[in-house]
Amino acid sequence: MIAEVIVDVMSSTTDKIFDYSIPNNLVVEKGHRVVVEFGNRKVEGFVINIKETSTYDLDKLKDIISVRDSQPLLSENMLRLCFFMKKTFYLRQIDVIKLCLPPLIINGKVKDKIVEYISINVDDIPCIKRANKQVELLLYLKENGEVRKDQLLNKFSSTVLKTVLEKNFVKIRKVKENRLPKSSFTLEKKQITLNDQQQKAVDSISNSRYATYLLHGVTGSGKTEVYIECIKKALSRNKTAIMLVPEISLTPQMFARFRNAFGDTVAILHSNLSQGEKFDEWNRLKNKEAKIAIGARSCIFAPLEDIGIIIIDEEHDGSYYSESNPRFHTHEVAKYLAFLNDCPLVLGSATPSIESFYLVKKGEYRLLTLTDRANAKQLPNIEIVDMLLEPRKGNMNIFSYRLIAELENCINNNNQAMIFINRRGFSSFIMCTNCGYVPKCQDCDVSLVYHKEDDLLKCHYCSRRYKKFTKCPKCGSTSIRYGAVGTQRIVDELKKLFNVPIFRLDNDVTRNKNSFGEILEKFNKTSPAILVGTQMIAKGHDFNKVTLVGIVDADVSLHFSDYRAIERTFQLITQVAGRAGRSDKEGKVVLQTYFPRHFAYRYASTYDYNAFYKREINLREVTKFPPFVSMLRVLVISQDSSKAELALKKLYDEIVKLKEIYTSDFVYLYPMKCPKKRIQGNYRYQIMIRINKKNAPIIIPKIYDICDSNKANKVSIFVENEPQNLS
DNA sequence: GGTCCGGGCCTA
DNA sequence: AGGCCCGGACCC
Repeated sequence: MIAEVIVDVMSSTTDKIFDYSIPNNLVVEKGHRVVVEFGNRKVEGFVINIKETSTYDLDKLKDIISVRDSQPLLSENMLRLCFFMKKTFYLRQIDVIKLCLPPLIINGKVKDKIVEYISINVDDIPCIKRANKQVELLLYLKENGEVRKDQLLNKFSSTVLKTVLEKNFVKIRKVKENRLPKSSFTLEKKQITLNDQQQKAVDSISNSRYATYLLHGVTGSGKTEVYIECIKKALSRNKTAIMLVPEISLTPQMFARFRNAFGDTVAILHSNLSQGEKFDEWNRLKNKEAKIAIGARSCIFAPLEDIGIIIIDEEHDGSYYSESNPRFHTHEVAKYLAFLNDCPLVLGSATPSIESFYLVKKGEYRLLTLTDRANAKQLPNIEIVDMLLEPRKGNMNIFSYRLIAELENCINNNNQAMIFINRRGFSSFIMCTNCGYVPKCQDCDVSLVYHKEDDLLKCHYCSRRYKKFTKCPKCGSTSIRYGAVGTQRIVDELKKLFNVPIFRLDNDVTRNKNSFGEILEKFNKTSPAILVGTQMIAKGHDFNKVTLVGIVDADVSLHFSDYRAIERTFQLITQVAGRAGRSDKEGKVVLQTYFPRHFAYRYASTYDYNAFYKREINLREVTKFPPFVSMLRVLVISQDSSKAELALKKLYDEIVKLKEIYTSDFVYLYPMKCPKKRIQGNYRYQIMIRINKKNAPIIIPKIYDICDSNKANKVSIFVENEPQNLS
């Protein structure tokens, strides 16, 4: 028999199937990891198929040397999924396979966690002269029975233990244990009764076969209860479940909630786990000890069979696009996995992505709506403050008079406030602070980005250049502002104004593993207090004493050079606003902007998703952006700039030929340097492409083929589908 | 990605 | 002739 093997060599030129013959003494199955001779060295590989014969010269076939694991690591469905991803996203097979396995398996340094238990080995405590400690230890063991070694060592020194061991007074029992991630939170179990809308959602989802549901529920409407109930139903049918959440919202509370509902049946996979913990959780899923996998993006590759439901929470979140190495879009992977398992896929959000809602309108997704907040509270009132008017009132501060007044009010009532600062894209846009003018690209209608190196304004979608200005072309003012204000500055300003504890939460202070939770916990216990933070305070947290949310500079994401900028802003504001008034206290939001009449703010402040969607989808259609076109970015990267340029030119020439055949389908095609021209010594070039949706399924594979036939040495070619961030 | 191979060029 | 560096082909 012949095995088709994908070798573990990270190179695009080896990304193909190699046939090896299976010697009689080996049992090799699909999905097994094997060792093979490749050239004149040994490498690991993965068997993706078994067949009778090969088209390769049979005399030259080599034998598989050995099989690495007792069980195949990849199931039939996993292999299908890997193949689907290779085809859909133009990825290397080996990269996709590695996504499906915990890093410890790949690095081969798997060590089981061995726990040692100590117990007494004699019937009577011997009398040991001048060795009271030893007697104490034995007495302790006699009283407590078997004790974990690490716990015993908390009470007695290691030398004492060593001696009694040597004297054979005690014995050791070694046990393999799973590294179970601990939940630091304990929640009381409360009986949840679903309201009619929730129940209706649960009923439609759990009676469903393969279909995609969009669960659109306002913040606080109890989407999580719906998820939990659906998973319970799946388990009762003896099925398993996957739930994805954005990395940032996989909080201890969230985890505790699922542990409460499902106990050890839940396995958790996220970046804060140690490699050992990840490995053990993966194994618990693989050997069916755990049946529910919860985690960030790559948790979609959890080793589960008979999946009964797949959930993507906060489906609009950008983290579901992988922006590096194997670049893929989780929604598409999840959809295919749901198809393979003939189970429902649930996309949940308070602010669904424009793409997803468009698919609802087109009839591809089924819409389920939750309009009622679980605590029956009104959504907090959002007040828009026009920052252009503040200087005219004599206020040159970064806080408006309204916000300061509300902060005072909040503090005086012994409540908590959150100040949200939107810091995405630091090198960002430029703006006139007098009239609010922000320069945009004439062709693309996205904000221009200021590039310091060549002192120019550039469009990141078409690379058109514009001259910088020192005088506003609209009103003539010279007060031009670059970029945004940072969290640190906000904290400093607040300290001048208020004498209350102020906490800061952003990327800088959460570098180390636990500080995130620690800061949140401290904040939670303090009132009055102010929490200043970036995106990471926007999601999921339940702070019941927060009554005021201030959004200092909402416009930053509005003018980010990205066709999704407006959508992101709307989503962010809705999310942040949802943090206020979570319990019995009324919430309030103050939103500071230089564009008070922008529709993103207008519709966010009235919580009118549908109206927002109408405006935004219209804009996308007119400007020819997704979901009306498919957007591709072909990335060409090399240490050698001339090699990269040559490869880029060859690719571009061939794509131009393709364009000549499908002229009317190409909306845009242009080669250029990447906005970040060089990263870690690698020169970066790109071809930006936009193709009409209708023929995209025909044209995109042809572009992949062009990339395949133009592989060059020491040049990497990547393709991004609907790129999220153009750097 | 690693390895081998061959061509080009330097050196004494 | 011998040594060494580099780019390209190939790996089943």
